[in-house]
Amino acid sequence: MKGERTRQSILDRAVDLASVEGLEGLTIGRLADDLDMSKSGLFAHFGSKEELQLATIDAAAERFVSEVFRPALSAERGYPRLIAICRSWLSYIRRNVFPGGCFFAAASFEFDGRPGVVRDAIVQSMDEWMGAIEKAITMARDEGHLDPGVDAKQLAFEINSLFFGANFAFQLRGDKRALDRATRAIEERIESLRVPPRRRLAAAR
Amino acid sequence: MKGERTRQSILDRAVDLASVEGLEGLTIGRLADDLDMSKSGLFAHFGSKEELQLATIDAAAERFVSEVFRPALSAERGYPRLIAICRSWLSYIRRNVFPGGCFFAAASFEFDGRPGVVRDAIVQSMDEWMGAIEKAITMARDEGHLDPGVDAKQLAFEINSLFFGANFAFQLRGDKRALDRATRAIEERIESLRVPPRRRLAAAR
DNA sequence: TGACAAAACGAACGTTCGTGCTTATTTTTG
DNA sequence: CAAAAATAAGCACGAACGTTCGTTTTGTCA
Repeated sequence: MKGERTRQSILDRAVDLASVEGLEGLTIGRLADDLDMSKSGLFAHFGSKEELQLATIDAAAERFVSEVFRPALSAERGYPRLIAICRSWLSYIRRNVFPGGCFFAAASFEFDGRPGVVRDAIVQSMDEWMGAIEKAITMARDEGHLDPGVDAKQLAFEINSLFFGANFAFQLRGDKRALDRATRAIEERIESLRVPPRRRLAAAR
Repeated sequence: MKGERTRQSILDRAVDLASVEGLEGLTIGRLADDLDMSKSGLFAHFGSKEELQLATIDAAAERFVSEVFRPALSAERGYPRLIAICRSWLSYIRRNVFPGGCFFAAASFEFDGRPGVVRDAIVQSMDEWMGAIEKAITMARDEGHLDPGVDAKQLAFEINSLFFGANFAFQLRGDKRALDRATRAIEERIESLRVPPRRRLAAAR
């Protein structure tokens, strides 16, 4: 019981640290110092640095889901939810949910060149996220909110790219307007594929 | 004389290594081993790890300019050059000019959370590159090839975002189609802002 | 060719890395 | 409240880190 609480507080800190220093720059000694505990005591919770990294990715994913994805799910399916997801993501950067910017963008660029289970875990997280965007797009299409010919993978790619671009400019350059630029680009792009609501009530199906 | 040649070969290797392992993961011992030389001999060329990192960034910038930017400058100014820059960038990813993908994307995401001269050097490189894209856009606008109301900063932001998105999908996921997706998104976007050539000869001014 | 400078080397510095093993201290439970 | 189990600490390890040193090899040019 106690162990679980400690483990969680370790991971909370590990996520913050890794978002700044990277998953490889995340160091057991540094983490232990930050938490006023011994290296060995902390180490025992994970058994290896790799396990710590994997657990850190999981913890980051949980934070991401509860801060970004789940809130957007309360918007009604279709176009509103798609827009809600995009706005939620940009607000996640503005709110500095991770002190070093988007954890998964950083992790993706850090591990995109080296094989191993850590990279695999990052790939899986990103796949799930991209899949969620795609699903929101196809739902919007199936609801009749978007052009039926819309290419979901393509649009998801474009939206995700603009997320990364926003994170880059905001985090590296401190450019707050980048978030507005991304918002504008995304919403104009989605608008260009939109089928406007016919009447107030008569939606498709 | 000899020293300069050695230094260059060190930096060539350092750039490749850093594009995979990151600028912080770039290690003097590893680099020396790779080049069959001693740590101390290599170290003497730079005096500190930070200087090595800065020199590595410079070397990467040189490679980038000669592989990506300079070739595109042979296209005539305006719309053709803008398109040439975009195609050149995507080809740079396809050709694996850096073995770990775009050096500057990786460096940007690695250092976007920590202050210091290394980060400053990365910011400057990215500023120059983004400035070059913007300049190509304003030239295309001034030549009458693009809508006179085009927002150059906005469009440069969007193009750069799609570059990053392409690098991400290609490098982390091995998705070759991502380059096609980026090409399509960029060219359709630019096309949407294009003023078609009136006649074969009668360009603006 | 001989003298001097430049370049590379090998060994060692103190630190920090990840990782074991053993002991002490909590926390949970009968 | 004592016994059992879980958790944290202490200590030590080998390896790698960036860095410094004195020495040796290599290159350049009068």
